[in-house]
Amino acid sequence: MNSMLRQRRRRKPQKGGIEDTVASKPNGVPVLRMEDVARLAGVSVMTVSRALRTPPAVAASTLAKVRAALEETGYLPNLVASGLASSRTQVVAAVIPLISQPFAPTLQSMSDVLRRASYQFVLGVSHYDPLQEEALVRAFLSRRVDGIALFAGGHTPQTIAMLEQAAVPLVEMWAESATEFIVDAVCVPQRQGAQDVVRHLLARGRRRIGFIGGSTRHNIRAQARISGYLDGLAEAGLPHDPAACEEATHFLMEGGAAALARLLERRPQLDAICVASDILAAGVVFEAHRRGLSVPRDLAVAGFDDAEIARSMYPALTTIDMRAEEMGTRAAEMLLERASQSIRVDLAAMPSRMHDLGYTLIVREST
Amino acid sequence: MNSMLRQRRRRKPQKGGIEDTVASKPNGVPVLRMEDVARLAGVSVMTVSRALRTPPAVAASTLAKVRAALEETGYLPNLVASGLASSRTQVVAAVIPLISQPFAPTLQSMSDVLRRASYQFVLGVSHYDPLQEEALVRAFLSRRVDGIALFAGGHTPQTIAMLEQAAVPLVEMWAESATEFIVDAVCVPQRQGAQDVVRHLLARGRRRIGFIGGSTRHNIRAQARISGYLDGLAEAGLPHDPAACEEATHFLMEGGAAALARLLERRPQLDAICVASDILAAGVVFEAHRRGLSVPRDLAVAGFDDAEIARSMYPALTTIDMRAEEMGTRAAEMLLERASQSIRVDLAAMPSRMHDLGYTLIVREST
DNA sequence: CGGCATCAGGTTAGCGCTATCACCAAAAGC
DNA sequence: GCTTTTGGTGATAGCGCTAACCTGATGCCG
Repeated sequence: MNSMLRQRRRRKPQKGGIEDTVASKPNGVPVLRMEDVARLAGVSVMTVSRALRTPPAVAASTLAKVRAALEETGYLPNLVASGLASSRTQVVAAVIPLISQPFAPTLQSMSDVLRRASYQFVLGVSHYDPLQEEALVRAFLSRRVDGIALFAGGHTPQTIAMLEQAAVPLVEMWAESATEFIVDAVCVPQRQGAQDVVRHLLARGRRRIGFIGGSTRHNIRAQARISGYLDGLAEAGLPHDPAACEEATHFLMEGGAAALARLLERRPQLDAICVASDILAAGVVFEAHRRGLSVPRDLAVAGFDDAEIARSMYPALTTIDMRAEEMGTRAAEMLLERASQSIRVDLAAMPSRMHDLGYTLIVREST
Repeated sequence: MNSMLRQRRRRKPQKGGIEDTVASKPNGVPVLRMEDVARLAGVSVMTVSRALRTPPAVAASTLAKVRAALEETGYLPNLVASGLASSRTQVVAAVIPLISQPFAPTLQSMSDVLRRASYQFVLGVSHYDPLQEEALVRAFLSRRVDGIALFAGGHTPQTIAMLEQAAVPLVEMWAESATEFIVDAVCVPQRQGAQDVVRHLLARGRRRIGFIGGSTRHNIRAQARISGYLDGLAEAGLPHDPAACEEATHFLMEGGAAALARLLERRPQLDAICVASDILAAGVVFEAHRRGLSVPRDLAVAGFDDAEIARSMYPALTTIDMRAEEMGTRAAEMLLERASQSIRVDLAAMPSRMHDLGYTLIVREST
């Protein structure tokens, strides 16, 4: 019964061609169309389309017929065509700087929320490079995604211009302050969080507290965290020693380890390190052990993000829980809200929103 | 000069409607079309389309005019429409079981190769759940991706049926043996690798060697690795003690830690553990430290994958380098080869290929 | 029993591109 | 000098689906 479905015309010859109705593969493989399902179910194409909607918009008896035909043919709707016709692709994209730990729970919860709303979630990785981010944003806009979540800081002017012109629902994650072009933002008071870490270290009797962060040039998050560290020192009346701060070259454990090595060369007397990410902090702890320093006895180490490794490693890391999951949930909800409205309502009509999630200091063994 | 571009008709009224040619937003935001660029450049739409190809297929003088108009308008081609018209989306999808370490380098190299061929690379995460994998494959096929890379084992019959019917270029990563429906596969002799790990531990004088792996039910890779472990024991004439083997409930460090705890409860005398992944192995090492065991003095630990944490942690992990990067490169190349041919050549015409990459045992501090 | 909602489903006309062919010069061959 | 090749460009017809409209059948009221 499959062969009768394959009846399909090729592109109609422009002038005086012979009508060929032979069932064959013009090129590549014949893929079923809605028309094939409709013929089998004895209804029109439009009815199949309506039956495929959520919720189905046809009578129960019709729905049953269509479902049967769907099953029998194994039809997969062509969402490319659907996207063109409806100008909604049902895809939301995220641009992340790196495939790794701290983003996983956020992405997971975003994906869950979006799937429930029958949106698909796709990822692009920018490697903290604003030009790669620009290329990704361009690609996603060209594919007419219904929303974009930006995880990294550091957008090029071109990126911003494209996003403005496209007026796509947009949410910036880990925003420190709302940039004007950003439509929505989910943020956490990172600066304050870093300050709390310093307070905690001070309360534990540490006075020679160093800092290891990412590059402040491209990374807004890194800037906020070092500012919080400085706030904490200032509050206690301690002087800021630039030589007690170090930038990791990349956001991997090795980067943290290397940064600690450089730092200790200059300031061997440090008794605590405030680190801008758990991954880096893990590297710092490993490097400390490698040098025969005990953590936390000789050196207290605190991280940031509450990534999986923070709970799992030994000693477990003191860190700041940034509400990673909740952040993903909220971001997805904000995107969906805009995506569902953007058909009729001008985006500018809904003002920018900034959603602050708070944070929690989690004290563990490393301090 | 922008206002003159906005001239755009809405869906033509079916009967007796007033022709409105007012520049306005019918719904949502007006997005530029190729026609707008063409008008500005004083050429036809088709010429713009040709100028946008790589390489451009128009005369140099025309190309310059089109480029100027492109620049002036900030036009972003609609790849949804392009995909429908050409039946090629220029997208390759990967289904990964988990956002984490061991896959990152492979994904990175795949993405690089694909980008160079001007394909986009998108990710879906299945969480080791065959049903989620099925849903992802269905979604990707519905979006008519030009190729799929499958990272996890455990495909449902429906998944296989869909992939067969769609006849999309496909590559299975970390395949242990070619399943018949798989078009191409990139594999590493994991079983042999695991056996080599056991040989190494035996050479170090260990005799009471335990094993910690993932669930063998859904994960083909896990099965191969435990088989290699058993081969190694058998080769040395050592008995297989089922109580010295444990399955981690999930592929995170916590899973490894918990598995070691269970294992030591039954067999406290173990002097070495062969672990099926570096992430799990890191958890095992942390748990050993937590229990006051020194690694490697009291307990030698070997991992698998050569993930970043294996080099960075202290003690650094002995592991098997699975050629993660090369695997991604080869997989992408195989996909591209099929994708470029699938237009005219029947997929069945090009036989299944299996590309074996080998492996290397990397001995570090943990053994 | 006519009139007017209401609803299910069909009909039509695109969505914004690209494949394909038609066409027209200019270059090349006999 | 005329046909053949080119190489560049334009006109046209879809790709497979959905929005918007339209029809026809039903129900319900006065």
